[in-house]
Amino acid sequence: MGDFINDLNEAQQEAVRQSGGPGLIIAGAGSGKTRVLTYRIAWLLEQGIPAPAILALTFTNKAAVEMKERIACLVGYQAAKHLWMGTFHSVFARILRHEAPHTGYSSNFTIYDTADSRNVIKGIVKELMLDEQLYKPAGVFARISSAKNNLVTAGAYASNQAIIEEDTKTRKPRIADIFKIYQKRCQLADAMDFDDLLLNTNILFRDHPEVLSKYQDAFRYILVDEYQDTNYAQYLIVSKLAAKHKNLSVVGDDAQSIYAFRGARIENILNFRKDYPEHRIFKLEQNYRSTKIIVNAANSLIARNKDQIPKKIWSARETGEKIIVMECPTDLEEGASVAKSIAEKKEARRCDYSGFAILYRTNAQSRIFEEALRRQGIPYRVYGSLSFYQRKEIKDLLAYFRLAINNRDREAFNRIINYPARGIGKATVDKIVSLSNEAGLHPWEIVADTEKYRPVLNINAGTASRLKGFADLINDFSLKAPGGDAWQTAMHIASASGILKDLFDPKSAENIAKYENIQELLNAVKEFTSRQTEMGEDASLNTFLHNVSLLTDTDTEKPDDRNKVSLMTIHSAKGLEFDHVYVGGLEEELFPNRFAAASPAELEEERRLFYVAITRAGSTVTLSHAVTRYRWGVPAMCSPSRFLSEIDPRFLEHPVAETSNGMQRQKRPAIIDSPGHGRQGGSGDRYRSGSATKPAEASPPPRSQTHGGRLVRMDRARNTSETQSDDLSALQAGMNVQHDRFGRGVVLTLEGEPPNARATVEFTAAGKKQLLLKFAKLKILPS
DNA sequence: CAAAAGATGATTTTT
DNA sequence: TCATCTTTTG
Repeated sequence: MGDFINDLNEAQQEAVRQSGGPGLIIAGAGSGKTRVLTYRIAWLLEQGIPAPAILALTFTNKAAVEMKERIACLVGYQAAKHLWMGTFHSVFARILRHEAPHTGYSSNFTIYDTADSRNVIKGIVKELMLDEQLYKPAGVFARISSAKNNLVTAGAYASNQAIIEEDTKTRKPRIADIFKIYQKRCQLADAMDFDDLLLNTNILFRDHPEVLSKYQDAFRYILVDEYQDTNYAQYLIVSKLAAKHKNLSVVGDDAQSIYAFRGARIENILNFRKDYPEHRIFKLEQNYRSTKIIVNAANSLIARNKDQIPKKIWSARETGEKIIVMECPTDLEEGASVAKSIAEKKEARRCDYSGFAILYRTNAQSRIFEEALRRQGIPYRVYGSLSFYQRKEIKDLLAYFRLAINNRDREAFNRIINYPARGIGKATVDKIVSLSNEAGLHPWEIVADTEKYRPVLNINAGTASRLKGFADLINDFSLKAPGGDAWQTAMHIASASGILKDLFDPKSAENIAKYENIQELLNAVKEFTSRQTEMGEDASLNTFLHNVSLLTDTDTEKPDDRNKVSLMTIHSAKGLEFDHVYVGGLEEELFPNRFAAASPAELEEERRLFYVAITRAGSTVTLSHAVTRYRWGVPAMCSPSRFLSEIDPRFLEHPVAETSNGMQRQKRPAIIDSPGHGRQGGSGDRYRSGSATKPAEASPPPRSQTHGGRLVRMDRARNTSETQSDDLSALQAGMNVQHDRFGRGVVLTLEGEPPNARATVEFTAAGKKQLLLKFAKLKILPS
């Protein structure tokens, strides 16, 4: 051991070996940031600092896991095991559970996810009989969340003049009331949302100096990753904990701060020097990832932001190729060009698809790239779609776990009281809820004592016994959850609840997928159980749930994901690297986004986002923009992003457009829609159909697929009728066909003329059906 | 109660 | 446009 320090350059070594005191490590893109963090922790351990005296905070689970693994590689698993390492939320959730007597919550509190929170708010808005159009759950929640991130409690919110004025301006003066009720509800349900974890930690430390002092003493060394992304609540926790020993190392890059929209404060890193006058600063300026051209191009871009920590990022790699700027007539052609370029580059360089990434500003852009890649037969993977833990079936099973462990968890209760259907209808639930409101009881208390409340509830004997059945079920689970074996308990719950039975349906593809997802969750429980057992630690379902509530991605690489192009937003690409990066949609209004254009601060954040995008690349960067792009179904003219002209032109190359593109451009119908025009609320659609805004392209029939994106798109739009009628012109009685929903069948008769031709089909599974060929997606099967 | 029709509304996202 | 949620309806 000990030799590992030689893997590092001088600046990195200094940062690693800083003995104590506050240190600011400015880690430029690709400068080996994670390496420095992990080596520093390993070095501290080697100096004899006990593992539990080191606290390392990250933003994502992924970063925490990666760091743990790397440290274990350096110093061995046993030595690394007792480090306090994890996300802000998971570490402080752990502390809040441990300090439960001081918090007003139990140690088994539930963590409400965003969907739970919005649900609670939705209910409150309904109860207060507020305008649901105005008080939309997501908007109200965002307001509450940002208040909490700034340590503004419900009480402080209501008495804060400036905030109330803002809400009055947006005609939502009752948010303060909603906030209060929301907070009370969460507490009654023994539940914290994500923001509460940080807020309540601050409150705990504020109101219990002895507790704070305990942790100050315990954490002799504190490290924070991605410091530029900390919000105020996180900033304050860190300052408080570090106040005693002042051994605080923060790592970050102000140029990569891209989360202000969710409360991150770039000032935290910019002000570190003022907060800790005795600090030392370490600059990791050598970029190991990218070519000189890429690094210099990125530098020329980011130089336009004010208020930066001065640094000179440089690369010792080869000069490399210029950044290519592709202009495409349409968004569809952008997709096609990118796909084509990827295929060519892969051939020319004999590299793997996994070295390629397509990055974009908004998720909506992914579809076009996906279609283009699919057409070219290029394998790809889209990141950041619906996460595993947000799927309905997963949330359902987790709700059983949650209610078993915390009977007061109302969101879990609502979710499963009648799922799988057990004859407890809305009317019954309403009665329970109103009684619980009147009597100040938890719904669970009513359900758990049906005998007692039956007369007040005014329900019949059948309903009462079904409620009792539910209560018995949950009570049984509650008994099993805290001890024993998580996997056994989970299996028991999955089957006794009826979820497995409900989803076991080999005929429905949807249910099969859900069933498999449940299996996957159970596998995760199993893995957890054996891991914990092996290490001699608690393996109860209780502990499993505590660990899992803060997980969002099971996006662990599956083996079949290896040779694939990655598609993702720039936000989710942060921290990753690819040899060849394509950034799409470099157009005004889209990137920089329309919402950012007005404010200089937000514009700077967009610019940092672009900086992040470019610096993901090792060898080549290709930037593309379309001249027209469909936005919400309406074609819009797009001018090239200002960012394109902010990169030093010496690093850019604009290839001459191909001839077919040139033709296309001349044929393009005049599009009146200028950016930002023609779509306000729902009026856009009606407006379009009756006016000249309607694109003229509708008249000529599609000639061939190669003639420009627009026509391809039309094909797709009419897909159901057009391609089907082609296929089905040969359809005759007696043929075997396949239907998406009904499965296999035999055509009995055909009648009517297209477009209203109908078929009568006898399906093996579903019986005799009359189908309109225009709509039914029938496939002819060889007989 | 489930499927179909209608309404809505739409950056970025981790915890 | 398109995905998602709510309302309607057999």
